[in-house]
Amino acid sequence: MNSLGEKLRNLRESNNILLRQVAAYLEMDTALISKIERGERRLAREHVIRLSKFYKVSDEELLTLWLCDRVLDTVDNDRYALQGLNKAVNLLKH
Amino acid sequence: MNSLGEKLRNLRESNNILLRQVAAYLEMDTALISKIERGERRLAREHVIRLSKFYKVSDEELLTLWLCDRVLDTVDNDRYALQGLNKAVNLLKH
DNA sequence: AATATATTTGACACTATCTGACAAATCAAA
DNA sequence: TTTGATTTGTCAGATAGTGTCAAATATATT
Repeated sequence: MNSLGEKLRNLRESNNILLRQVAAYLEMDTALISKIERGERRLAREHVIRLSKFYKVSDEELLTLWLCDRVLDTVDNDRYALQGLNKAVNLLKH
Repeated sequence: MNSLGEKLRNLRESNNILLRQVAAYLEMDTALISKIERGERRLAREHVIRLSKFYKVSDEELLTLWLCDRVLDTVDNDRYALQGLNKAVNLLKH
């Protein structure tokens, strides 16, 4: 699962921006940005926030996708993933 | 958040079992079991399954709590935790 | 109180995973 | 072919996870 990466790639391509330019903005390697957009690596929270400014979208939108990916990473394809998630949601609500 | 640890402590105490005995069953240090029940450490999935047999409860029950804890660990106290969780639930459902 | 047993705590080591850098390979256009 | 963009593989350092051990504390029993 790679919600954020896909979103970032869409944003970048629809704005005609190069990986190299994103990399320069975040001061990291181009290869890393490539991996992030393809879901091979995860971003740090701070970087997500910086990217939301770069692409002029809300940090809420990107951070939600970022969290979603991380949650799915930890729940993986566990047999009881949905039960665990639902319980977590309930605990968080109260 | 420590759903599984609390459950394990309840099971152990209501069955009058010592940490040492649980530790022997799992072949690990007593100190570790203590930490696990208090939420200071996490168990490996395999250990959760063994404990469900030890206490004669369903693995579904314990694994759900185990996943719940792990999910809450990764979502932590993030501002958008609930949004991220909900999106993950939706993706998982389809 | 004194002893014995149970539990907790903190320090440490080992391992695995994460994060990023770099170089080389592949892909796409001109 | 040449140039620029992207991807891939590998490696190193940092960080987090997992367990051990010894000492401290708490709880029981006599």
